[in-house]
Amino acid sequence: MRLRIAPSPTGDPHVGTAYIALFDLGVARRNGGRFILRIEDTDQGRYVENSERNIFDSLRWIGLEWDEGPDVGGPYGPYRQSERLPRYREFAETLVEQGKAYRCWCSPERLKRVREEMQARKEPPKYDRFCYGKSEAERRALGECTERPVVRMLIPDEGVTAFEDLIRGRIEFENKLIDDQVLLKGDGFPTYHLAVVVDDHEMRISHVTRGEEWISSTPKHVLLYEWIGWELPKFAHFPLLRNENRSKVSKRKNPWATLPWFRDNGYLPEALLNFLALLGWSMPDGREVFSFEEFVREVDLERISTSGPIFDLNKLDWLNGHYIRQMPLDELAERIRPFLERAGLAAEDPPLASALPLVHERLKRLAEGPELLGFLYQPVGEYDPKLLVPKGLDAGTTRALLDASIARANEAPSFGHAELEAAFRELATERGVKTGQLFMTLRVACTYGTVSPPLFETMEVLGREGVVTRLEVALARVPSE
RNA sequence: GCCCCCAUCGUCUAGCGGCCCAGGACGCCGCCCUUUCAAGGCGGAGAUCAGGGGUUCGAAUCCCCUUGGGGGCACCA
Repeated sequence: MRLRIAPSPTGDPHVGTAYIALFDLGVARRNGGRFILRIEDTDQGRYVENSERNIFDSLRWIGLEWDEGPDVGGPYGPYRQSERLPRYREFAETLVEQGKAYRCWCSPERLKRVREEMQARKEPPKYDRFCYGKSEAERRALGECTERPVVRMLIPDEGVTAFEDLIRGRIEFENKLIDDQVLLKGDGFPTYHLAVVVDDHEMRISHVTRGEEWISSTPKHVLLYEWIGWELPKFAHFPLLRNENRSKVSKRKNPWATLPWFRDNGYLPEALLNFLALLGWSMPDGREVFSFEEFVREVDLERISTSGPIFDLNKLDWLNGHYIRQMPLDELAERIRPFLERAGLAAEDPPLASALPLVHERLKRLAEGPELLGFLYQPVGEYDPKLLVPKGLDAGTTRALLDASIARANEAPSFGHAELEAAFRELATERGVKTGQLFMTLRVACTYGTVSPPLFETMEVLGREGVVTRLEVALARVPSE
């Protein structure tokens, strides 16, 4: 089996590319096949600088490594369509000679006009074959021409073209509804339809996987295979990933439509892959958390469902948190360090090894690191002083508590969390306040907020000096009534 | 407008004729644990299986229609 993913370098890599590539790789691995990356750069107008690089980086980041591709080579290269131009021209030429295709000199203006006329007549908008059967000279005499002709398929007027889709079963189209598709553009580049057929065949692709949006052009491809006498590959049209409003995901509307977004926001590749595998597919035994290796053992294109799933970031967050909780701390330290550094947090004092246990099970995304750990690295922080005064107590009492707390912190023989907790519980009892009241004051003073990791573990990490400094700042800040 | 695809809890899904007055997961709501927040444990609400016709002893599962949603109709992929 040979499966391929064939993105276009027209911008940031799309999440849908990873979605289909995941199944490509999975199916290839399960069957001892190969996974190929091909770059479809036949649209010179939409080419975006660096996007090929970004595609490589994103796919590698998420862990979908290809066996053959532009940068790693392989027996059926080149793997970039712009480097395969002669093949497409030759193929198109052969079709013209055989009468399966013909040249067309119509200007864009004329094509547009014809389409609009047909629309107005409630007919399917198709090319009217004005150029068919005419020599260049004959055609030019009629006007409305362009310099460089294109090559169009001569679609049969009768019959139906059908194909078997692995995911959806048989799909058929009436030939008379199919437009005479352009195969070769005026600039000599092939259209997608020509290039995909030639390349899939020459690269020995056994399973053509792609989004549902391609279903309606598949009959054109089938015709091409038949005309040239090539064996038909198997087709699998995946459901389209949707926005909350059920339209297909677009980079314009959703930041998460783009792969780098997940990396930048602290999602783990393994979690994203696991999540993607759950869209339109499920383990036979219903497991929802599984590794890529487990996925490979069970993946099957025929188990993919047909309706387009809405991308639920909520569930991704849960899965991501789950993977983070599962991760050894030293590994988490390495993975989260870049996020902290980018936020200007040194992550040296206290060392991550002692800080991370505080937030390990509270972290859903690595990018939350700076927000959750920031207070540890800033001796003085911003917060509303009113938060220091617990419910039911007044400012004077709070000041006294803080003052006594500073003394306790200074006197504590050791700074272990158990001893600290004992000491402060004792203080609360002595002063006749609820532990929760004292602890909240200390929490705000030490962590700059009412939500934090466990207080005494946090104090232990902060160390005596860190705690005393914070308590002194707090004491000075308590509102004057 | 024409063609194609699709339709089970808010969301992702299980189900491929009887085990289903529909199971799991996320989310949500309680309770427990608890110094806050999480995590974890337990429990709960939540789907007349889009609607209507068939087929069948029996349908979420098969067929048809309707409705709804999506996609495609470029010298873009």
